[in-house]
Amino acid sequence: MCGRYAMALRPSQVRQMLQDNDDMPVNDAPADEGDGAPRQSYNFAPGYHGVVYRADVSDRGAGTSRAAHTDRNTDSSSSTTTAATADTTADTTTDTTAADQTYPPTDTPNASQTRYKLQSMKWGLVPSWTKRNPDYSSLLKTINCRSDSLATPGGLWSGMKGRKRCVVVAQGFYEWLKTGSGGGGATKDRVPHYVKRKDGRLMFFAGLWDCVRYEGEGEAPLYTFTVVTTDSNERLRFLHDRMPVILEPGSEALWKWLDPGRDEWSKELQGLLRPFEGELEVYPVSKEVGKVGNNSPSFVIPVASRENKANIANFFAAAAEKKKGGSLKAEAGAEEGTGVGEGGQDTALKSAEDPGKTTSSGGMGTPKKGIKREASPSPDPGEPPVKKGPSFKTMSPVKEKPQRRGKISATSNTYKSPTKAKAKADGSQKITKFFVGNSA
DNA sequence: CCAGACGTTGTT
DNA sequence: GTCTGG
DNA sequence: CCAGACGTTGTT
DNA sequence: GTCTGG
Repeated sequence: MCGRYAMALRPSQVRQMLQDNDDMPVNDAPADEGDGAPRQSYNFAPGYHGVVYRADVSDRGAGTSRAAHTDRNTDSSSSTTTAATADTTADTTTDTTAADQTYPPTDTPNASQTRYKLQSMKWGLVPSWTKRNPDYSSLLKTINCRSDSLATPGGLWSGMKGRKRCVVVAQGFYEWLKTGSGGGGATKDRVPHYVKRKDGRLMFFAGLWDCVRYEGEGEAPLYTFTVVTTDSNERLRFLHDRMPVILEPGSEALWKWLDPGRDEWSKELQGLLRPFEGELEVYPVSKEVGKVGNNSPSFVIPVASRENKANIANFFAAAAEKKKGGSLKAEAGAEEGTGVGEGGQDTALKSAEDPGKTTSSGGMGTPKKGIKREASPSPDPGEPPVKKGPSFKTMSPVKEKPQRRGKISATSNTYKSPTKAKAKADGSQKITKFFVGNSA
Protein backbone atom coordinates (compact mmCIF):
# COMPACT_ATOMS: atom_id res chain seq x y z
CA MET A 1 0.00 0.00 0.00
CA CYS A 2 1.15 3.25 -0.79
CA GLY A 3 3.94 2.20 -3.00
CA ARG A 4 3.20 4.94 -5.46
CA TYR A 5 1.68 8.36 -5.17
CA ALA A 6 1.17 11.67 -6.93
CA MET A 7 3.08 14.80 -6.08
CA ALA A 8 3.57 17.05 -9.04
CA LEU A 9 3.79 20.37 -7.27
CA ARG A 10 6.92 22.37 -6.85
CA PRO A 11 8.11 23.09 -3.34
CA SER A 12 7.33 26.75 -3.78
CA GLN A 13 3.75 25.89 -4.64
CA VAL A 14 3.49 23.59 -1.67
CA ARG A 15 4.85 26.28 0.58
CA GLN A 16 2.28 28.69 -0.65
CA MET A 17 -0.53 26.23 -0.15
CA LEU A 18 0.54 25.32 3.35
CA GLN A 19 0.78 28.90 4.42
CA ASP A 20 -2.30 30.19 2.66
CA ASN A 21 -4.70 27.32 3.06
CA ASP A 22 -3.60 25.36 6.03
CA ASP A 23 -1.97 27.73 8.47
CA MET A 24 1.11 25.64 8.47
CA PRO A 25 4.23 27.77 8.80
CA VAL A 26 7.11 27.10 6.47
CA ASN A 27 10.35 28.61 7.55
CA ASP A 28 12.44 26.88 5.02
CA ALA A 29 11.91 24.95 1.83
CA PRO A 30 14.01 23.23 -0.79
CA ALA A 31 14.68 24.82 -4.13
CA ASP A 32 12.27 23.93 -6.88
CA GLU A 33 14.98 22.54 -9.03
CA GLY A 34 18.57 21.61 -8.84
CA ASP A 35 20.57 19.05 -7.06
CA GLY A 36 18.57 17.00 -4.65
CA ALA A 37 15.38 18.86 -5.43
CA PRO A 38 12.21 16.86 -4.99
CA ARG A 39 10.81 15.23 -8.07
CA GLN A 40 7.47 16.38 -9.37
CA SER A 41 5.57 13.43 -10.67
CA TYR A 42 2.13 11.99 -11.05
CA ASN A 43 3.87 8.67 -10.72
CA PHE A 44 6.07 9.10 -7.71
CA ALA A 45 7.94 5.90 -6.92
CA PRO A 46 10.20 4.55 -4.19
CA GLY A 47 13.69 5.91 -4.45
CA TYR A 48 12.61 9.31 -5.65
CA HIS A 49 13.17 12.46 -3.68
CA GLY A 50 9.92 13.87 -2.38
CA VAL A 51 8.69 16.66 -0.14
CA VAL A 52 8.28 16.20 3.57
CA TYR A 53 7.27 18.68 6.27
CA ARG A 54 8.75 18.51 9.74
CA ALA A 55 9.94 20.43 12.74
CA ASP A 56 13.33 21.93 12.12
CA VAL A 57 15.38 19.99 14.60
CA SER A 58 18.91 18.71 14.33
CA ASP A 59 19.87 15.75 12.21
CA ARG A 60 19.81 13.68 15.33
CA GLY A 61 16.21 14.45 15.90
CA ALA A 62 14.05 16.17 18.46
CA GLY A 63 15.24 16.27 21.99
CA THR A 64 18.88 16.11 21.07
CA SER A 65 19.19 19.77 21.58
CA ARG A 66 22.29 20.13 19.65
CA ALA A 67 19.80 22.34 18.01
CA ALA A 68 20.33 23.90 14.76
CA HIS A 69 19.62 27.59 14.71
CA THR A 70 17.12 29.17 16.98
CA ASP A 71 19.63 30.98 18.98
CA ARG A 72 18.12 31.34 22.36
CA ASN A 73 16.81 28.66 24.49
CA THR A 74 18.48 25.67 23.09
CA ASP A 75 16.69 23.49 25.47
CA SER A 76 13.37 23.31 23.72
CA SER A 77 12.32 19.75 24.13
CA SER A 78 11.84 19.06 27.76
CA SER A 79 9.16 21.61 28.30
CA THR A 80 6.36 20.30 26.25
CA THR A 81 7.43 16.80 26.65
CA THR A 82 6.69 15.20 29.96
CA ALA A 83 3.10 14.64 29.15
CA ALA A 84 4.14 12.33 26.46
CA THR A 85 4.97 9.59 28.79
CA ALA A 86 2.58 6.78 28.84
CA ASP A 87 -0.72 8.13 29.63
CA THR A 88 -3.27 8.55 26.99
CA THR A 89 -6.37 8.30 28.97
CA ALA A 90 -7.64 11.76 29.15
CA ASP A 91 -6.68 13.14 25.90
CA THR A 92 -8.04 16.46 26.65
CA THR A 93 -7.92 18.09 29.99
CA THR A 94 -4.95 18.62 32.10
CA ASP A 95 -2.41 17.82 29.56
CA THR A 96 0.22 20.32 30.36
CA THR A 97 1.21 20.35 26.80
CA ALA A 98 -0.90 22.70 24.92
CA ALA A 99 -3.11 19.80 24.32
CA ASP A 100 -6.01 21.22 22.55
CA GLN A 101 -5.55 24.72 21.93
CA THR A 102 -4.93 26.48 18.79
CA TYR A 103 -2.62 24.08 17.40
CA PRO A 104 -0.35 25.67 15.09
CA PRO A 105 1.80 25.35 18.12
CA THR A 106 2.42 28.96 18.59
CA ASP A 107 1.65 28.94 22.23
CA THR A 108 3.16 25.85 23.63
CA PRO A 109 6.00 26.80 25.90
CA ASN A 110 8.80 26.73 23.44
CA ALA A 111 6.71 26.45 20.44
CA SER A 112 7.36 29.92 19.31
CA GLN A 113 10.85 28.77 18.78
CA THR A 114 9.91 25.74 16.87
CA ARG A 115 10.34 26.21 13.21
CA TYR A 116 8.89 23.99 10.57
CA LYS A 117 10.19 23.31 7.16
CA LEU A 118 9.73 21.53 3.91
CA GLN A 119 12.59 19.32 2.93
CA SER A 120 13.55 17.06 0.08
CA MET A 121 14.06 13.47 1.16
CA LYS A 122 14.39 10.16 -0.55
CA TRP A 123 11.62 7.60 -0.23
CA GLY A 124 12.88 4.45 1.44
CA LEU A 125 14.23 4.92 4.91
CA VAL A 126 17.88 4.28 5.54
CA PRO A 127 18.73 4.12 9.24
CA SER A 128 21.40 6.47 10.46
CA TRP A 129 23.69 3.63 11.42
CA THR A 130 23.87 2.19 7.93
CA LYS A 131 27.35 2.03 6.52
CA ARG A 132 26.82 1.52 2.88
CA ASN A 133 24.49 2.70 0.22
CA PRO A 134 21.69 0.15 0.12
CA ASP A 135 20.19 -1.00 -3.13
CA TYR A 136 16.63 -0.71 -4.23
CA SER A 137 15.52 -4.02 -2.93
CA SER A 138 16.62 -2.98 0.49
CA LEU A 139 14.99 0.38 0.15
CA LEU A 140 11.76 -1.19 -0.88
CA LYS A 141 11.43 -2.81 2.43
CA THR A 142 11.46 0.46 4.24
CA ILE A 143 9.16 2.56 2.10
CA ASN A 144 6.41 1.75 4.56
CA CYS A 145 6.26 1.29 8.29
CA ARG A 146 3.35 -0.52 9.85
CA SER A 147 1.68 1.38 12.62
CA ASP A 148 1.62 -1.73 14.73
CA SER A 149 5.34 -2.15 14.37
CA LEU A 150 5.67 1.13 16.16
CA ALA A 151 3.70 -0.17 19.08
CA THR A 152 6.38 -2.67 19.97
CA PRO A 153 9.65 -1.54 21.42
CA GLY A 154 12.95 -2.04 19.71
CA GLY A 155 13.36 -2.86 16.09
CA LEU A 156 14.25 -0.84 13.11
CA TRP A 157 12.02 2.08 13.90
CA SER A 158 13.04 2.58 17.49
CA GLY A 159 15.64 5.09 16.58
CA MET A 160 13.30 7.50 14.91
CA LYS A 161 9.78 7.13 16.09
CA GLY A 162 10.45 9.28 19.08
CA ARG A 163 12.44 12.01 17.51
CA LYS A 164 12.16 11.98 13.77
CA ARG A 165 8.58 12.23 12.71
CA CYS A 166 7.39 14.06 9.64
CA VAL A 167 4.51 14.21 7.23
CA VAL A 168 4.89 13.39 3.59
CA VAL A 169 3.21 15.79 1.23
CA ALA A 170 1.16 14.27 -1.59
CA GLN A 171 -1.78 15.03 -3.82
CA GLY A 172 -3.09 11.49 -3.66
CA PHE A 173 -1.92 7.92 -3.95
CA TYR A 174 -2.42 4.82 -6.04
CA GLU A 175 -3.70 1.42 -5.17
CA TRP A 176 -3.99 -1.53 -7.52
CA LEU A 177 -7.19 -3.51 -7.45
CA LYS A 178 -6.69 -7.15 -8.23
CA THR A 179 -9.46 -8.68 -10.18
CA GLY A 180 -10.11 -12.07 -11.63
CA SER A 181 -8.71 -13.89 -8.68
CA GLY A 182 -12.16 -15.15 -7.86
CA GLY A 183 -10.78 -18.06 -5.98
CA GLY A 184 -9.86 -20.23 -8.86
CA GLY A 185 -6.49 -18.68 -8.69
CA ALA A 186 -6.96 -17.21 -12.07
CA THR A 187 -4.84 -14.66 -13.72
CA LYS A 188 -5.04 -11.46 -11.85
CA ASP A 189 -5.56 -8.22 -13.53
CA ARG A 190 -4.44 -5.21 -11.73
CA VAL A 191 -6.35 -2.02 -12.18
CA PRO A 192 -4.76 1.09 -10.76
CA HIS A 193 -6.97 3.40 -8.73
CA TYR A 194 -6.22 6.90 -7.63
CA VAL A 195 -7.21 8.04 -4.16
CA LYS A 196 -7.46 11.66 -3.16
CA ARG A 197 -9.20 13.86 -0.65
CA LYS A 198 -12.67 14.79 -1.64
CA ASP A 199 -12.03 18.37 -0.70
CA GLY A 200 -9.05 18.50 -2.97
CA ARG A 201 -6.57 19.58 -0.34
CA LEU A 202 -3.11 18.22 0.03
CA MET A 203 -2.67 14.88 1.67
CA PHE A 204 -0.28 14.46 4.58
CA PHE A 205 0.97 10.97 5.27
CA ALA A 206 2.36 10.28 8.69
CA GLY A 207 6.02 9.52 8.15
CA LEU A 208 9.36 8.98 9.81
CA TRP A 209 12.65 10.32 8.56
CA ASP A 210 16.30 9.73 9.23
CA CYS A 211 19.64 11.09 8.21
CA VAL A 212 22.66 9.03 7.32
CA ARG A 213 26.22 9.66 6.27
CA TYR A 214 27.83 6.72 4.61
CA GLU A 215 31.37 5.98 5.40
CA GLY A 216 33.57 8.24 3.47
CA GLU A 217 33.84 11.33 5.51
CA GLY A 218 33.11 14.14 3.15
CA GLU A 219 29.88 12.65 2.05
CA ALA A 220 26.83 14.78 2.20
CA PRO A 221 24.14 13.56 4.56
CA LEU A 222 21.28 11.68 2.96
CA TYR A 223 17.78 12.23 4.26
CA THR A 224 15.22 9.50 3.75
CA PHE A 225 11.66 8.82 4.80
CA THR A 226 9.05 6.12 5.20
CA VAL A 227 5.26 6.27 5.10
CA VAL A 228 3.34 4.86 8.05
CA THR A 229 0.53 2.49 7.09
CA THR A 230 -2.51 1.23 8.92
CA ASP A 231 -5.69 -0.66 8.21
CA SER A 232 -7.87 0.55 5.40
CA ASN A 233 -10.98 2.51 6.17
CA GLU A 234 -14.38 1.47 4.90
CA ARG A 235 -14.07 3.41 1.75
CA LEU A 236 -10.93 1.67 0.58
CA ARG A 237 -11.56 -1.78 1.84
CA PHE A 238 -12.62 -3.04 -1.56
CA LEU A 239 -9.27 -2.04 -2.89
CA HIS A 240 -6.93 -3.09 -0.19
CA ASP A 241 -6.59 -3.84 3.42
CA ARG A 242 -3.91 -1.26 4.12
CA MET A 243 -3.62 2.46 3.60
CA PRO A 244 -1.28 5.23 4.60
CA VAL A 245 -2.03 7.14 7.76
CA ILE A 246 -3.45 10.46 6.62
CA LEU A 247 -3.39 13.47 8.90
CA GLU A 248 -5.67 16.43 8.48
CA PRO A 249 -4.01 19.65 7.42
CA GLY A 250 -3.37 21.88 10.39
CA SER A 251 -5.12 19.52 12.76
CA GLU A 252 -4.27 18.86 16.34
CA ALA A 253 -3.31 15.36 15.38
CA LEU A 254 -0.90 16.63 12.81
CA TRP A 255 0.75 19.03 15.22
CA LYS A 256 1.07 16.39 17.83
CA TRP A 257 2.70 14.10 15.34
CA LEU A 258 5.19 16.78 14.44
CA ASP A 259 5.76 18.15 17.94
CA PRO A 260 9.46 17.96 18.77
CA GLY A 261 8.51 18.22 22.40
CA ARG A 262 7.06 14.78 22.23
CA ASP A 263 10.38 13.10 21.89
CA GLU A 264 9.48 9.73 23.27
CA TRP A 265 7.05 7.25 21.86
CA SER A 266 3.72 7.27 23.64
CA LYS A 267 0.23 5.96 23.47
CA GLU A 268 -0.85 9.37 22.50
CA LEU A 269 1.30 9.24 19.40
CA GLN A 270 0.37 5.68 18.69
CA GLY A 271 -3.23 6.70 18.91
CA LEU A 272 -2.88 9.07 15.99
CA LEU A 273 -2.18 6.26 13.58
CA ARG A 274 -5.69 5.34 12.63
CA PRO A 275 -7.53 4.81 9.37
CA PHE A 276 -8.57 8.05 7.76
CA GLU A 277 -11.96 9.31 8.79
CA GLY A 278 -12.43 12.02 6.23
CA GLU A 279 -13.87 11.68 2.79
CA LEU A 280 -11.96 10.26 -0.08
CA GLU A 281 -12.51 9.98 -3.75
CA VAL A 282 -11.47 6.78 -5.47
CA TYR A 283 -11.55 5.87 -9.12
CA PRO A 284 -9.75 3.78 -11.70
CA VAL A 285 -7.08 5.41 -13.79
CA SER A 286 -4.91 4.59 -16.75
CA LYS A 287 -2.86 1.47 -16.57
CA GLU A 288 0.01 3.49 -17.88
CA VAL A 289 0.70 4.55 -14.35
CA GLY A 290 1.92 1.06 -13.64
CA LYS A 291 5.06 1.58 -15.54
CA VAL A 292 7.60 3.40 -13.52
CA GLY A 293 9.00 6.29 -15.40
CA ASN A 294 5.77 7.15 -17.11
CA ASN A 295 4.37 10.44 -15.97
CA SER A 296 1.29 12.30 -17.01
CA PRO A 297 -1.38 14.42 -15.39
CA SER A 298 -3.85 12.06 -16.99
CA PHE A 299 -2.92 9.53 -14.34
CA VAL A 300 -5.05 11.35 -11.82
CA ILE A 301 -8.05 11.65 -14.10
CA PRO A 302 -10.78 9.02 -14.00
CA VAL A 303 -10.23 6.69 -16.85
CA ALA A 304 -13.86 6.95 -17.85
CA SER A 305 -14.19 10.67 -17.54
CA ARG A 306 -15.12 13.14 -20.18
CA GLU A 307 -11.56 14.31 -20.23
CA ASN A 308 -10.58 10.87 -21.21
CA LYS A 309 -13.24 10.28 -23.78
CA ALA A 310 -11.01 11.84 -26.30
CA ASN A 311 -8.35 9.38 -25.40
CA ILE A 312 -10.58 6.46 -25.81
CA ALA A 313 -11.66 7.70 -29.16
CA ASN A 314 -8.09 8.17 -30.07
CA PHE A 315 -7.30 4.77 -28.86
CA PHE A 316 -9.72 3.09 -31.19
CA ALA A 317 -8.75 5.36 -33.96
CA ALA A 318 -5.18 4.45 -33.40
CA ALA A 319 -6.01 0.79 -33.24
CA ALA A 320 -7.88 0.99 -36.49
CA GLU A 321 -5.04 2.81 -37.98
CA LYS A 322 -2.68 0.19 -36.84
CA LYS A 323 -4.76 -2.59 -38.21
CA LYS A 324 -4.98 -0.86 -41.48
CA GLY A 325 -1.28 -0.57 -41.51
CA GLY A 326 -1.72 -4.22 -41.93
CA SER A 327 0.46 -7.17 -41.68
CA LEU A 328 3.64 -5.69 -40.56
CA LYS A 329 3.58 -8.26 -37.94
CA ALA A 330 7.11 -8.87 -37.05
CA GLU A 331 8.44 -5.41 -36.98
CA ALA A 332 7.17 -2.17 -35.72
CA GLY A 333 3.66 -3.29 -35.18
CA ALA A 334 4.43 -5.71 -32.47
CA GLU A 335 6.86 -3.37 -30.94
CA GLU A 336 4.48 -0.71 -29.99
CA GLY A 337 1.53 -2.71 -29.02
CA THR A 338 1.88 -1.83 -25.41
CA GLY A 339 -1.56 -3.06 -25.00
CA VAL A 340 -3.69 -0.41 -23.52
CA GLY A 341 -5.09 2.93 -24.25
CA GLU A 342 -2.31 5.15 -25.01
CA GLY A 343 -3.65 6.75 -28.07
CA GLY A 344 -3.30 10.44 -27.96
CA GLN A 345 -2.72 10.89 -24.34
CA ASP A 346 -1.54 14.34 -24.92
CA THR A 347 -5.03 15.52 -25.44
CA ALA A 348 -5.88 14.52 -21.96
CA LEU A 349 -2.93 16.26 -20.58
CA LYS A 350 -4.31 19.49 -21.73
CA SER A 351 -7.36 19.32 -19.62
CA ALA A 352 -5.63 18.35 -16.47
CA GLU A 353 -4.47 20.74 -13.89
CA ASP A 354 -1.43 22.65 -14.74
CA PRO A 355 0.16 20.60 -17.37
CA GLY A 356 2.54 23.42 -17.64
CA LYS A 357 5.16 21.86 -15.55
CA THR A 358 4.32 18.29 -15.85
CA THR A 359 7.78 17.14 -15.40
CA SER A 360 11.23 17.91 -14.65
CA SER A 361 13.42 19.42 -17.19
CA GLY A 362 12.28 17.07 -19.80
CA GLY A 363 10.52 19.71 -21.75
CA MET A 364 7.19 19.17 -23.29
CA GLY A 365 8.44 17.57 -26.39
CA THR A 366 6.87 14.23 -26.19
CA PRO A 367 9.30 11.73 -27.47
CA LYS A 368 6.92 9.19 -28.74
CA LYS A 369 3.52 8.31 -27.70
CA GLY A 370 1.42 10.38 -25.49
CA ILE A 371 2.95 9.44 -22.27
CA LYS A 372 6.28 10.79 -21.61
CA ARG A 373 8.98 9.12 -19.83
CA GLU A 374 9.89 11.40 -17.14
CA ALA A 375 13.50 10.82 -16.65
CA SER A 376 15.65 13.23 -18.42
CA PRO A 377 18.14 11.57 -20.70
CA SER A 378 20.47 10.59 -18.02
CA PRO A 379 19.27 8.85 -14.94
CA ASP A 380 18.26 12.09 -13.44
CA PRO A 381 20.06 14.34 -11.11
CA GLY A 382 20.95 12.44 -8.12
CA GLU A 383 18.08 10.12 -7.91
CA PRO A 384 18.57 6.49 -8.69
CA PRO A 385 21.79 5.79 -7.00
CA VAL A 386 24.90 5.27 -8.90
CA LYS A 387 24.03 1.71 -9.49
CA LYS A 388 23.79 2.11 -13.16
CA GLY A 389 27.37 1.42 -13.90
CA PRO A 390 28.94 -1.92 -14.38
CA SER A 391 26.76 -4.87 -14.85
CA PHE A 392 27.04 -7.80 -12.61
CA LYS A 393 29.29 -9.48 -15.07
CA THR A 394 31.99 -6.99 -14.77
CA MET A 395 32.22 -6.83 -11.09
CA SER A 396 33.59 -9.51 -8.97
CA PRO A 397 31.31 -10.99 -6.41
CA VAL A 398 32.86 -8.85 -3.82
CA LYS A 399 32.44 -10.20 -0.46
CA GLU A 400 34.17 -7.43 1.28
CA LYS A 401 36.29 -9.64 3.32
CA PRO A 402 38.01 -8.43 6.36
CA GLN A 403 41.08 -6.60 5.35
CA ARG A 404 43.71 -8.19 7.39
CA ARG A 405 44.18 -6.97 10.87
CA GLY A 406 43.16 -3.59 11.98
CA LYS A 407 39.58 -2.85 12.55
CA ILE A 408 38.06 -5.40 10.40
CA SER A 409 34.89 -6.25 12.07
CA ALA A 410 32.42 -4.37 10.04
CA THR A 411 30.71 -4.70 6.81
CA SER A 412 30.14 -8.19 5.91
CA ASN A 413 28.11 -6.99 3.07
CA THR A 414 27.24 -9.70 0.78
CA TYR A 415 27.23 -8.94 -2.80
CA LYS A 416 24.75 -10.86 -4.72
CA SER A 417 26.58 -13.46 -6.59
CA PRO A 418 26.32 -13.25 -10.33
CA THR A 419 25.52 -16.84 -10.37
CA LYS A 420 22.44 -16.27 -8.34
CA ALA A 421 19.75 -18.62 -9.40
CA LYS A 422 22.26 -21.06 -10.64
CA ALA A 423 24.05 -21.16 -7.40
CA LYS A 424 20.87 -22.03 -5.74
CA ALA A 425 22.07 -25.49 -5.44
CA ASP A 426 23.95 -24.74 -2.32
CA GLY A 427 21.05 -22.99 -0.80
CA SER A 428 23.17 -20.59 1.09
CA GLN A 429 22.22 -17.67 -0.99
CA LYS A 430 21.72 -15.04 1.59
CA ILE A 431 21.38 -11.93 -0.52
CA THR A 432 22.39 -8.47 0.25
CA LYS A 433 22.33 -6.97 3.60
CA PHE A 434 23.25 -3.43 3.72
CA PHE A 435 22.22 -2.28 7.07
CA VAL A 436 25.35 -3.58 8.48
CA GLY A 437 27.99 -1.71 10.13
CA ASN A 438 30.22 -1.27 12.98
CA SER A 439 31.22 2.16 13.81
CA ALA A 440 30.14 3.99 16.78
C1' DC B 1 31.52 -11.46 24.78
C1' DC B 2 30.37 -11.19 19.40
C1' DA B 3 27.18 -11.87 15.45
C1' DG B 4 23.20 -10.88 13.32
C1' DA B 5 18.79 -8.98 12.83
C1' DC B 6 16.36 -4.89 12.46
C1' DG B 7 11.11 -4.49 7.10
C1' DT B 8 6.82 -4.46 4.00
C1' DT B 9 3.64 -6.36 0.73
C1' DG B 10 1.44 -10.04 -1.30
C1' DT B 11 0.65 -14.78 -2.18
C1' DT B 12 0.18 -19.43 -0.88
C1' DG C 1 21.90 2.63 16.64
C1' DT C 2 19.50 -1.28 19.85
C1' DC C 3 18.16 -5.77 20.92
C1' DT C 4 18.29 -10.86 20.85
C1' DG C 5 20.52 -15.33 20.53
C1' DG C 6 24.20 -18.26 21.33
C1' DC D 1 4.13 -0.38 -5.56
C1' DC D 2 4.59 -2.56 -10.76
C1' DA D 3 7.41 -3.92 -14.95
C1' DG D 4 10.71 -6.34 -16.84
C1' DA D 5 14.57 -9.32 -16.95
C1' DC D 6 15.97 -13.81 -16.27
C1' DG D 7 22.25 -15.72 -20.97
C1' DT D 8 26.93 -17.19 -22.92
C1' DT D 9 31.18 -16.87 -25.48
C1' DG D 10 34.89 -14.36 -27.02
C1' DT D 11 37.14 -10.16 -27.86
C1' DT D 12 38.67 -5.58 -26.57
C1' DG E 1 9.24 -18.38 -9.76
C1' DT E 2 12.94 -14.52 -8.08
C1' DC E 3 15.33 -10.44 -8.38
C1' DT E 4 16.35 -5.70 -9.96
C1' DG E 5 15.19 -1.06 -11.40
C1' DG E 6 12.57 3.01 -11.08
